[in-house]
Order: sequence, then C-alpha cells, then structure tokens
Amino acid sequence: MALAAPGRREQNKLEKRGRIIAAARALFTHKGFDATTSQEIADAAGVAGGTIFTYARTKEDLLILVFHDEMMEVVERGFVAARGSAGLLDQVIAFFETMVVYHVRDVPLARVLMRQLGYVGSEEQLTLVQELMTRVLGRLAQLVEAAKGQGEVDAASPLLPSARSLFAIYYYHLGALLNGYLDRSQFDRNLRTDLGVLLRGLG
Amino acid sequence: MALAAPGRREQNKLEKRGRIIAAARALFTHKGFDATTSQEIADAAGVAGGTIFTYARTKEDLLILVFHDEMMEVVERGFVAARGSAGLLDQVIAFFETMVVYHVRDVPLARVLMRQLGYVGSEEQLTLVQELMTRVLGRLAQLVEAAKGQGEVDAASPLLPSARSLFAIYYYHLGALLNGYLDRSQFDRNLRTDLGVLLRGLG
DNA sequence: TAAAAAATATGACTGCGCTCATATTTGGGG
DNA sequence: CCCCAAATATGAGCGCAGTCATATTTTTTA
Repeated sequence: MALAAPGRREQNKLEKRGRIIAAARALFTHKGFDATTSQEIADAAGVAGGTIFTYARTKEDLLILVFHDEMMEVVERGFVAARGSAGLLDQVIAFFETMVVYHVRDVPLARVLMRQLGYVGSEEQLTLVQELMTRVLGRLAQLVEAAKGQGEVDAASPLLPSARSLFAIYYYHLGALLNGYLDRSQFDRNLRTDLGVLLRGLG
Repeated sequence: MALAAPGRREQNKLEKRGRIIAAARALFTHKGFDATTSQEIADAAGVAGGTIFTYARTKEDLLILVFHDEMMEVVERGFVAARGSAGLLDQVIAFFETMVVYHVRDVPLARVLMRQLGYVGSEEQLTLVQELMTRVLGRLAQLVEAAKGQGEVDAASPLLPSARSLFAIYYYHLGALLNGYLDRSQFDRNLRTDLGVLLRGLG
C-alpha cells in the first residue's frame, strides 16, 4: 500500500481540482460569472471556502481553467472545418466561424472570458492563454502555408505576421459582436470584408 | 439673483463632478487603480462615500470618465503627427506611436483602461467608448483617403474596413505590449511588419 | 511505528465596491 | 417669505472575493 505513496496526495489533489473546476463550469454556465459566488463553488465541490483559492488564485483564474480545454478543442474543430472549405478566405472564415458559434452560445460568459484573455492577471493564466494563442496562430499559419502551396498566397508573405493579422481582425470583430455593437449578420459581412482586404495583401 | 435659477444646481453638480474626476485621476495615477479605494476618491473630492456612485455607477466608469478627454486629445495629436510623415505606412505608424507613448507612461493603468474598452459595462461607458472609436477610425480613414489621392492606395479599397483593419492590428499588438509578451522594440518591428502586410492589400 | 516535518484544508475575518433608507438642499408656487 | 416636491447627498450596512493563523492530513525520518 505504501507503494502508491508518491501518488496518494497528488491523486487527491487532482480529483479535488477536477471537482472544483466541474462545479465552477456548471455554476458559471447556469447562473453567470458574477452571480456565482466562490462559496457556492466550494459547496458544490464539497470543500471549504478558502480551499478554492489554493487551486486558483482568483475567480478569474478559475474561469480560464474551466474554458482552456474546451477552447483548445474548439480550435481543433475549427481547423478541421477550415480544411473542408476551398480558398484561403473561406477556410479562414470557417475556422473563425467555429469559434464564434462556440462563443455566442453564452455571450455574457464569452465577454468575461475575452476580457480576461486581454488582461492576464497571474502566471497560471499566462501559461494557459499563451498555449491557446500559440495553437490558434499555429493553425492559421498552417492554412496560410497550404494556400502558398496552391499559389494563392505570395511565397514572400511571412507566415506568422499573416496569421497574427488574420487573428487580430477576427478578434476585433468578435469584441464588437459580443459587446452588442454588431448583430450576427453584420459581423459576418464585416469580417469577410476586412479579411478580404487583408488577403489581397497576401496574394 | 433668481435669474441664475436654472443654473445653480447644475453648476454645483458640474463642479462636484469635476472635483471627483480630478481626484480620481490623481489617485489612479499616483497609487494605481486597484490600490485606490472609492472612499479615498470621495475624501479627496470632499464628498461622502456614496456620492461617488451618483456620478459614476462603478469605479471603472470613473476610469473611463477620467481618460476619455485625454484620449481624444491624444488621437488628435496622433493625427497631426501622422500628417508630418510621408507615405501611408509611416503616417499610420506615427499615429499609433503617439498613442503608444501615451499608454506606456503608465502601463498598469493602460492595461485596466484597455480591459474596460473591451468590456463595456454601462450606457455611459458605451457612449464614451463609441465616441472615441469613431474618432480614431475617422482619422485613420482620412489618412487612407489622402493616400488614395496620392495614388498610393487602390481607389476601390473601402475606407472604413481599411481603417478598422489598421486599428485591429494596432490593438492586438498594443495588448501584447501592455501584457508584457513583447518589449518595445519587438512591438515596433511587429507592428510595422503586420501593417505592411495589410497595406500591400490596400495598394 | 512513532514522531517530526511538510503539505494541504479550513473558516473566521478583513477590506472593498456598491446599495439604500434617510437627511439635506434646491427651485418653484402661493 | 414660506412651504412643498423634486433632486441630491449621506454614511451605515451588505455581500463578496480573497487572506491567514490554525488545524488536519500525508510523507519522511529514525
């Protein structure tokens, strides 16, 4: 029994961590971020109030923990969707479309999430956010590279800057959508227009 | 004396509002946003604690109030600076440079400000932020239009989408700079590169 | 296996932003 | 000039996120 020694503590920690994140996910989704108290999360996870904050420094950290994995998956789904389209513009739009569909399922929560992505408040957050950004830009760069192979994009166009610019434009419009400046159809149109402006610079 | 009747109350309100905003500006700058309590602002403005919240719904609203005017001026200064350069790329960079210089004077505060620009929490904020965005995009559009006149930009390029895309790219990099992902020289290089990518699509 | 050490959990407590019932000030009508 | 209604100011009080000294559990040492 002593063999499991170096695992017992870690095991408990991991399991507890899982319960806390699951509880937070359920409550954030059901009641909203602001309306959920850290005490409620603690109760739902079966731990004391203060324990929450040994697993996440702040409530926002918890939000990032909750959604990091989901977002990584969404990006992968978006990449698959992109490969199902023809032409870089439509591919990129399919990619972003997947992410938008995910975000509009819960706009208030997506807003809080987006705010936090732009205001990293701890080392843990930094790691998770950077991982996510690297993945997104990497996938976009792959799409641009493939388009180069098709002769659709100038071979001289730098990959990472192109990916960054694509993302920057998407991100700007996503903010406008989530903040209610744009409705969905305006968003789609503006995004296509602006990405088109950029692509003519890549071709 | 009764002639000033419709002005007395408004006068007092305006003056008090001015004191509150000035106190908030001083404290935010000197102590930082989080470290400044609403009570301190109230004390410095010579009003009771609760009075603050009849002039601004939240502490964040106060921040927007404080910096709205300054930012509007910075944009104008940026526009003037832009006109002093030749070529759209250098003009746009001069424009953004002015804004960056302003933001890096107080990075922590700029971070909070930027967070709030992307997460509008009240009608008052909405008005001020939209006013600012309209001004920025308007000025950028003017630069693009002038470049069209010089034959530097394709006459078919839509003005507003071009301005939006320029801003989107700037905004993305500004976030990276303020969050410490980039140092200043990396920022300058990346911004120039990415704006260059976009411009080749406009020309 | 006993005792010391290290890691983790606990919940009473603190300080904050913000609210709200009450008090005060202001402007107009008689 | 006085009274009344509306606007504004007040500060005690509330609920919350996050802290910290203490208690509990796990691992290591002997």
